[in-house]
Amino acid sequence: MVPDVHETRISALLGAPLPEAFYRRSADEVAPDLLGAYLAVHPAGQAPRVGRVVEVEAYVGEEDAACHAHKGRTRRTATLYGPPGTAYVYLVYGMHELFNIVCQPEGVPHAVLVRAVEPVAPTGADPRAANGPGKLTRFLRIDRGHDGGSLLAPPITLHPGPAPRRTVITPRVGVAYSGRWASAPLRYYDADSPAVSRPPKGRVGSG
DNA sequence: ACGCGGATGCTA
DNA sequence: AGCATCCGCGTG
Repeated sequence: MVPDVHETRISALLGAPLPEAFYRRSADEVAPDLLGAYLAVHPAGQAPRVGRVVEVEAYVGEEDAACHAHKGRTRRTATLYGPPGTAYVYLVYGMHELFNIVCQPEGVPHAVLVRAVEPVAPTGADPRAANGPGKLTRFLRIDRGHDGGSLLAPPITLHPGPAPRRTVITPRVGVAYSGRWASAPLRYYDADSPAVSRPPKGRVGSG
């Protein structure tokens, strides 16, 4: 495939991938630092797909009742125990693939769920085409085939990008079952992004 | 083997 | 507010 003008712009936009040391920290430290970063996917033989991360959640290990590793290591959660900078991709509700980034040293199951990105490439996409954890994997063409893969080199990488002007912190979405962890402030998003998955106020009732 | 319910998204 | 759709995990 011949690199065109568009592809050249993309490579100019992306610096070196975030290194393993970046991910070798607690997920609640990594998560806010990921806001603004570029998430790039290079599907074989296709044009790269890139989004700017604007919403994330931290899942902080076996003690965290909302974390998949809460029940310990199983076949499904084995990926969470892998090295920092590993992709953890799984299916929810029988139809949506969710993309996570494994944090902490190998053996410590922390992860950051990416909940929304602003489309960067291909250009011309609906700005809200990736404003949700299930939607962003479809937009970027990420699926369970990527589970367990390294994020330190293609086909999936993260790169430094413009940090948000203001970061909002709230409880995580969809974890009401997790007791005191349901209210833990572990969701972070760019206050100025139109691509955040939910409005600041809930949609319960009309006022 | 079997049943339950979930880190969602679209439609009414 | 309801539903689609499937797999991991707990229980028998």
